[in-house]
Amino acid sequence: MSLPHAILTALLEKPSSGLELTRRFDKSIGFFWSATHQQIYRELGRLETTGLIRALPQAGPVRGQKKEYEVLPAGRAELARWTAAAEEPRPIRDPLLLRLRAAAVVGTAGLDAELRRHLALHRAQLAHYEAIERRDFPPGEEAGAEPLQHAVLRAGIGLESFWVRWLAETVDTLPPAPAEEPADPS
Amino acid sequence: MSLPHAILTALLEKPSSGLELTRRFDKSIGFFWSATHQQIYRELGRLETTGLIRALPQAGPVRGQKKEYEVLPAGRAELARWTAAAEEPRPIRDPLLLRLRAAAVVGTAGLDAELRRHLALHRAQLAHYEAIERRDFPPGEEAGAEPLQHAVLRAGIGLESFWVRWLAETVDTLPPAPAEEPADPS
DNA sequence: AGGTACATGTAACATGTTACATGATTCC
DNA sequence: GGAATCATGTAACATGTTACATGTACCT
Repeated sequence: MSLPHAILTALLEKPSSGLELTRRFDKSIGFFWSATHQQIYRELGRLETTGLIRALPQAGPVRGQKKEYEVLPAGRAELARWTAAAEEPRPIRDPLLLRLRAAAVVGTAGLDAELRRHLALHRAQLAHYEAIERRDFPPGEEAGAEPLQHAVLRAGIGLESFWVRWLAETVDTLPPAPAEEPADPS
Repeated sequence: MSLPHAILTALLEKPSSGLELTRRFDKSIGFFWSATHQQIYRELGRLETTGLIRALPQAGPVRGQKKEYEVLPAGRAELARWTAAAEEPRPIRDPLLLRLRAAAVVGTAGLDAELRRHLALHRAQLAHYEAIERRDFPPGEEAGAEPLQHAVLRAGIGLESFWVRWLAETVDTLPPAPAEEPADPS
């Protein structure tokens, strides 16, 4: 149950329409909780039905017209409850690690290129986060503005740094031209 | 589409019944791709229907009896295809980071305890992985057995280390007795 | 005969993904 | 008036979660 809370947070930061939310989920918030516009519209409908948000009144036609939402007191209370609630950490869930394990059984053909591709992508994402940090949290004026936002950004930087380090290491470790297929039917 | 491939990998490592797979998904494989027994039985049915695995023949009653599966050549081929295929890295998706961001808006009450709780859990998981590493990959006899399995384990260790580091740092950074509620209705 | 562990499954629902449909506004 | 963009939405499906149902084997 994280999407509704992600939307509540975004709407508290700034009342928005569905499409505006979608755009914001393509950056900042979306860096650690992505969502498509269909998910967002569906969830906005639910949040409105349950009385956590409301659509700002608008004149004229509805279909095809921008519809802005704002958070109601009940929505803010629910978000505060969820923020403090106990919730288990997400276990790791990564297809790439699964594929490494599969490669140990069916052979590593093609794996090398894929690891290098991921390495490049993570390097780019890391550079992106570091640019944001330089822009929004320049060194020197610490302890100031937004320690929580900075902590979140540092998490992104730390995670991408980990992947870059691990992928570089693993690419090196990988047997260079390995057994094509340990299978031998018949 | 990772669960079927996780199951194919597990079955190639060792033909198993649904319940045995469920147990294995509670450790090793489950460390980076968890699944409940319902998911596993449903997926085993699909994999059998599509001809990627088959149930080993058994005499007598079926309901309530163990049913072992093995991977067919088509299943092995599909797994090899998937291992080498291009697939985008999963974006980060973490409710805890979301909650930090929410706390920036509705206040940090209760957050401190939750961060400390997560820190303890990640420390325990890290210790667990390190114990496995000491047992299965003792230093000295490197370059040997299973470089891919070791790489996967190192990923687990690296990720847990990151969380431990980040959580410890963030707990320290957190404003000690912060603004309870930045809200003020009416 | 009753309880427990083993073993497979069904049903209902929540969440996430993909493809498509429809109307409004703006610019040429 | 046609194309592009903004904006909201439906439908169908895939995946993941939760609760429950049913039968077997073994131990006491």
